[in-house]
Amino acid sequence: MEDLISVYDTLTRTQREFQPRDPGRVTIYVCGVTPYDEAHIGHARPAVVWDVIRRYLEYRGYSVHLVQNFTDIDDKVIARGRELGRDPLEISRHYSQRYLEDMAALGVKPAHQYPRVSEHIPEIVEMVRTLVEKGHAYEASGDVYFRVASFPEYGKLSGRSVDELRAGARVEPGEAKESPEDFALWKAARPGEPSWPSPWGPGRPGWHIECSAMALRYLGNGFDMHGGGVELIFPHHENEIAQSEAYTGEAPFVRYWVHNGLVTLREEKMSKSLKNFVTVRELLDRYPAGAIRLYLLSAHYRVPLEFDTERLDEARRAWERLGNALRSLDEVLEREVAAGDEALAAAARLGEEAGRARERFRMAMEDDFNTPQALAALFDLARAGNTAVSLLLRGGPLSLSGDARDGLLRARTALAELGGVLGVVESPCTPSGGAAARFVHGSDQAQGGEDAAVERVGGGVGTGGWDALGRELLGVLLDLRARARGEKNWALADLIRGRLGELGITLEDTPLGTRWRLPGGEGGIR
RNA sequence: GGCGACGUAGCCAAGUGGCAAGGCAGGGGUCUGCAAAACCCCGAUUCCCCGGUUCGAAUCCGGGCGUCGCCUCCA
Repeated sequence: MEDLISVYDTLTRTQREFQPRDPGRVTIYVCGVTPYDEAHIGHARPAVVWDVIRRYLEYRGYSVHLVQNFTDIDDKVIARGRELGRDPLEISRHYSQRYLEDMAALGVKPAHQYPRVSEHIPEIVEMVRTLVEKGHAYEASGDVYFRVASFPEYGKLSGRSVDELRAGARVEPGEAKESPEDFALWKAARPGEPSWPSPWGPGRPGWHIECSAMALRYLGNGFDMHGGGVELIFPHHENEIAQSEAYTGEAPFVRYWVHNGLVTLREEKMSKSLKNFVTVRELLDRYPAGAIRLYLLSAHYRVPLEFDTERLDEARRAWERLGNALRSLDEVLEREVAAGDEALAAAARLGEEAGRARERFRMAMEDDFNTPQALAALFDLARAGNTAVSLLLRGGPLSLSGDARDGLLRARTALAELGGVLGVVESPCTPSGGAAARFVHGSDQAQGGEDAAVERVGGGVGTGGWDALGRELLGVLLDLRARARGEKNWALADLIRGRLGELGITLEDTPLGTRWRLPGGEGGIR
């Protein structure tokens, strides 16, 4: 890996060359969710962004260790539990499970660990105790506060001065802080709230300490990247730095701070409190996962992203375009097409196009994970592939030459592989010979699938009722329609196409046969 | 009020000193029984406005206008 990846680091406010703590290995901690309600697209953005960063690093040969926490005990969870008359931990367990399901449906590869606050109380207590011993924290009537004045570098991440903060800080009634800017590391238990024993009496962790404790526990001091939304820069991440560096006595706690922009709705931040959120489930109901991902990746991760169903619709069309291109390449590769010289030349040239796309993709991703540019490289490759395919299907005296086959294969592999890094292109020929592939090939042909490395991402959307029987029945209808077309019974052929269309199944007649496609992207040709 | 980000074609969005990527939408053409998909052609003499630096700026500097985020729980 001669070429270095560069990453924008919030702390230094510059884009820096990425050098991991340990060569070849990347450690990442991403602030996860507080599971007290359904996940919305505001949660989906960082999940997908980090999934892509992780996949890209893996694609580049790094071994990645990704940790994402669940803040399973805090004010919001407790409030929700009280509202519903249920155990807060039960609430958070439920919603964290839903979150994991939603993210899996979006094609997000699971993190290596999902630590929960409630399962790391001893680490947190130990850390707080040490901070008290070192004079960085103090106890006040069962609460423990971080003494901001003891950490001169406080404010370095968010660019604030303690004086500034003091002006705006609020002091809750009943708090016994030395200084308004001090923040809670440990909160004394209040009646009816979950609590754990500690040297300061029963209580629970403050909001910021858990991430420090768990990140240090799983990744060690000075790990590589810490992620989260920009709204966490202050106070959450600022406080994390203070606690962690005061605790270890060493800087930096984190090598690169990476923050994603927020999803806005009608120019307003989407959030639970504003009640203007759209859940991931609602979205997955209407759009294929790949389309949602493409939408989320259509803007650079640091800029605000406006939620808009029109843009989701656009993303779906764009996503279909990539899938169609891959499918077309596979279709001509799977058959001996007759082709003329011009077409063969175009196909052979695809080898270079694929190489160019790989290079552009790489340069884009190296430049602070510039996914819009990476996508542009994919679209250009798709166009080149489509051009070659359309020329090939025009027919001619020759069959596919070796060069042409090679070019097609390279293009198809690059498209699947790079699209796989972003999770926006699925390979219809899965290595295991998925249902779609089996249907395409029938029982008498071998699987294609040269490029077995690409994982299947997402899918399944809108295909809930799609089973073996459905597939067989579709086959029957397609055969019937083919016969009708052979007899020039256009009325019947169009009826079948129309009715299937109402079910979301698209039919397209091509020189190679009738191509069918489900809303979720699965498809084939018969 | 303080801190920060942004303002590029109808819409979305890259591009941070040298002739403005890509997607969607739209128009014309090819292919098709029709359709769809796909391909080919067409779109910003110009990048919010005004100054300045430079041989040269969307890109740098200054000012203005506008939008958003953080400063309080929030992905």
